[in-house]
Amino acid sequence: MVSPVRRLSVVLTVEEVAVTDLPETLTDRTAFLLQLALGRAQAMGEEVLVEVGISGREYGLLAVIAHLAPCSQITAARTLGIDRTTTVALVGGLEARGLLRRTPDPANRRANLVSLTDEGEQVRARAAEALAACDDRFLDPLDAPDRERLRALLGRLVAGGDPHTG
Amino acid sequence: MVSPVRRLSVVLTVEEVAVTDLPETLTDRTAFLLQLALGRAQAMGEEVLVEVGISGREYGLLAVIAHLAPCSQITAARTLGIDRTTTVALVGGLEARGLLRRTPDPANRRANLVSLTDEGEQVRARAAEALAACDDRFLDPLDAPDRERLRALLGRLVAGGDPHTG
DNA sequence: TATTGTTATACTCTATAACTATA
DNA sequence: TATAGTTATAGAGTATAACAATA
Repeated sequence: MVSPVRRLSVVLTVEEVAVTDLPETLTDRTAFLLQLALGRAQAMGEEVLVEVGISGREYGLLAVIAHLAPCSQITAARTLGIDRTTTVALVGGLEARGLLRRTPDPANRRANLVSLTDEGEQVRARAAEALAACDDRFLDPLDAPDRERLRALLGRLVAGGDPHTG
Repeated sequence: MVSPVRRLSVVLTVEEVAVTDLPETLTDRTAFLLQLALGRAQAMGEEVLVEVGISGREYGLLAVIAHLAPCSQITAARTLGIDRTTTVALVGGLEARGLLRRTPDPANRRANLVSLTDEGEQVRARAAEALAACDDRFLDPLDAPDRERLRALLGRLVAGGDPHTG
């Protein structure tokens, strides 16, 4: 949140400048730029979600369940690309807070069908709204056409594959 | 590495299609697209770095040290935006493998100056080459002008701030 | 024999606190 | 009083193995 090093207008030591002194061997890497951008976007997202009372991962799960419900726990997990063992605690936490429910699947007695409660849907909608505003702030340096270009370029990079990238 | 779910040309159950069935409430989020793109880019990067014998994090450190050397451990850490406690093991591991050296700073007896050994520089150069080829493959869906557009757009998003984004 | 959900376990990465030696 | 390096520790996130119930 607070950078331990700030640029000063009067005194600049070698170490104080160093923060912005990244080598081209890093800034030329697309992955490095993506990492910097994602770090910020995620930090902004988690910050606004605090008021809503959920995490970014939990929003992802609520969004997927709202889209696919009723679906099995494992379908939601695979769609997000997260492990089914991780999903247990994630779904359990949301269920304990009354945001989703697990109901036995009559057609497959191994599976739980997960779906949002009314409160869960309200929380999801509030989070979506907050995150949209957050995206606007994050994309502030770009005008509308450039935002669309960025989205299109990223979309082409991730298209056609599966989300299971570890 | 291997997706647990594959699309079949003959039989498609609900669960098998679900993998690509992401809601717009997620795909509209820039952070989500960045996360998908970064996940792939990083997986590809770590894969090619296995042959070089270092991790992505270690490459970052080697690249920064090559750029700033000789610099203190903490300067390298801050430039990368990683904690100084994390840096201890990271630098220690690279030192143990003979890729960098720590020498006491005569001007500041608290500090270690870190710099690459000859072997460290060779490893860094080989990694940089492998990662450049990796970037080419990652950006394969885009032609040269589009790659430049993406780089420029990402650059504008991350410009002006510090890398300490958690 | 494979799948769903679950627990237990371990491993990495990260974050905090505290200590030392310097400044 | 603050900084550089270090250790210890605790917390997330993730991954593997194994189990029960079911298909």
